[in-house]
Amino acid sequence: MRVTIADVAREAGVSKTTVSRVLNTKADVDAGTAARVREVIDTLGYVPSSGAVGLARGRSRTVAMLTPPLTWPWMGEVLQGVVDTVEAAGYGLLLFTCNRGAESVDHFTGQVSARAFDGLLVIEPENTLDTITAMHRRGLPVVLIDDRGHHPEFPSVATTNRAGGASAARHLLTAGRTRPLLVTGPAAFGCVRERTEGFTGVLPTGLVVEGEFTEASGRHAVEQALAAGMSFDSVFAHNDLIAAGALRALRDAGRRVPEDIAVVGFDDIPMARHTAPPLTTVRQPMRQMGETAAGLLLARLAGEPIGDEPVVLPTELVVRGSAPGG
Amino acid sequence: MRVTIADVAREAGVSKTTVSRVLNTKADVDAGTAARVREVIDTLGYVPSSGAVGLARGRSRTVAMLTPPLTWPWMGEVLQGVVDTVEAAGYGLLLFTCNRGAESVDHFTGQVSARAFDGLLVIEPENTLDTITAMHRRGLPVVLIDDRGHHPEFPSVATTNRAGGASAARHLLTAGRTRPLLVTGPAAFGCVRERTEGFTGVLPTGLVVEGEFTEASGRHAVEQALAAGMSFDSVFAHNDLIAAGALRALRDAGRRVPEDIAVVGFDDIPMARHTAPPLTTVRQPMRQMGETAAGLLLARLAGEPIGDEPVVLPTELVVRGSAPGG
DNA sequence: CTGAAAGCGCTTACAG
DNA sequence: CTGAAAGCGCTTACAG
Repeated sequence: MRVTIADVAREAGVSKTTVSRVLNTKADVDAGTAARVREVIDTLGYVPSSGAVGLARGRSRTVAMLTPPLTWPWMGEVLQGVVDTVEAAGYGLLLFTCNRGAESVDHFTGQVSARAFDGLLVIEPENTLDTITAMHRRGLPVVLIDDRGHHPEFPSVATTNRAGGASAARHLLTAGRTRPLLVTGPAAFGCVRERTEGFTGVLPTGLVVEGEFTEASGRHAVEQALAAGMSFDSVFAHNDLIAAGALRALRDAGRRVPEDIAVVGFDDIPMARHTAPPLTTVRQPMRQMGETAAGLLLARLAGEPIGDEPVVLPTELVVRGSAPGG
Repeated sequence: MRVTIADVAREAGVSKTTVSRVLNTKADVDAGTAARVREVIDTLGYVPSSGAVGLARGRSRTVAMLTPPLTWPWMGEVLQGVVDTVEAAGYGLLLFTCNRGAESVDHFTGQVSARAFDGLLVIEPENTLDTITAMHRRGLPVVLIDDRGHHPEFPSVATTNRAGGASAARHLLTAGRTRPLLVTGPAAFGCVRERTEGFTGVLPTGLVVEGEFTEASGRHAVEQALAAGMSFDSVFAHNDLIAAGALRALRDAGRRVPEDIAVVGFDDIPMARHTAPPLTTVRQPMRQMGETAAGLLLARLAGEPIGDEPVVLPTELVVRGSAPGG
């Protein structure tokens, strides 16, 4: 039915070995022979079976990615960066989310053991970092994409959380704001500590509320702060969802943004340009993080030595209506 | 190095055939023998090589998905639905976007010919529908997820665009709106015609502007309509991005939403609950579309006969502040 | 420059 | 109930 290397060999009057040599452009093949083989390959429309090649070579030319829920607002950018890079290298990308508890973790580890892929890209594996580390120790190439401030023993890509926090503070300071309210993510995350330190290093404040990375959390935090009679002229939110919640709470309370209170977020998710007013935020280069991580993994698979030092990408302040320039 | 079926066979004192039988739970294996083999499998931590199994069986237990840019606002939901379903069936999911022009299309078709996967899920393959159709004719199982109103010759999953448009119209009518402005997507799309027909069947209007599925397009359309002095008391946008642009244009023009003008969108993307005011919209069950399409493909791969009739999932009106109940 | 043969790690008739 | 052997479609020493 389907055309195999044997068909090509027969048709071209050579051995399978020679066809294989042509396929993999090894030296030491007569130019005429090679041309003839290539012609047969074309007319027959022959494409080597990836399964058979993988078995014979012991590598699948496929990498896997393990992600948090794909509905997170910045996942699309990261994923696109990864897919583009992986595709361009001629690799396939296998996607796992482990979204369904223990059963799906088993499915995933099974695929690892089954050698279904050559390397692994991981994004914020909240509960599986130990498992991943163990896999890495057993020889699976792994690269982590992380905005949570983990510090694994394998290569990773991160952003300048501290500098990002500082840039938000400088921006507010320049605009004349001196009494900021901080609404952070969970204190357990390294990125939360870094963003806070970067910010307070420039613009110290006693008004710090620990929240979660959700819109509801941001709304709640600001409602509470207002109810408690706290006096603040700006909000620095640890991500854009928190900031969106803050915007909503302020609007509901009749505070004007940015006249009464300026708001700065973190991430620059697609929604940030559609809030009212559009959100000033510290941009994380999500697509570039995906590209960089995929590039590292592919380099590692190609045998190039890559260090274990995290690659740190710069954040960038994006100024919009919620906190205009000073 | 890695443990193979031969290691298990040797250790258990049986043939590879018997180990294979146990692995695939065929009948006709002595209970005691089976138990012993299973024990050896456990202690050795043996997992069959997916590549070798695939080669021997001629199927890879992997499906592929070909998607538009992953940054589209509803891709996360669809993808999550697909991944969950595919993982639960013990299949792997290979992701392709063909985002980089001809080269990436070649990469993709190469993987098809290489039999890297058993079946294909496609989402809105704007320029590749012919290619996909040809692949389907040559025997590749394909299922389409579509909100653009294509009508392929293979199974597909769609939503009730016409009923969705009608529900938007009924909602506005009940709220006392009689002069709606329609901002549609490109007229070439089947879904655009259906949404328009559904809407105007209930609430006829002469104010129809053809746009694109973007925020900028929605903003522009409403700005033009206002500048032209059109008089309307509501906007029905063909997707939520258009609606978000309309909200912005109305706000910038000093029109109050919903008091002066009510706005209804389509899709219910995550952003819809964060606009100001939050968007009333016709919800498409994106995750369920992903689950359904994946389920169809898996059923087909399992040998169950599935018809070529499109599976049509119901839309649902979600009422929020931009167009409250009447 | 080229080919016969073994091997990658499984499954599947076939025979007993 | 069980095993020897062939086969899936490639690659890779090895020999010439």
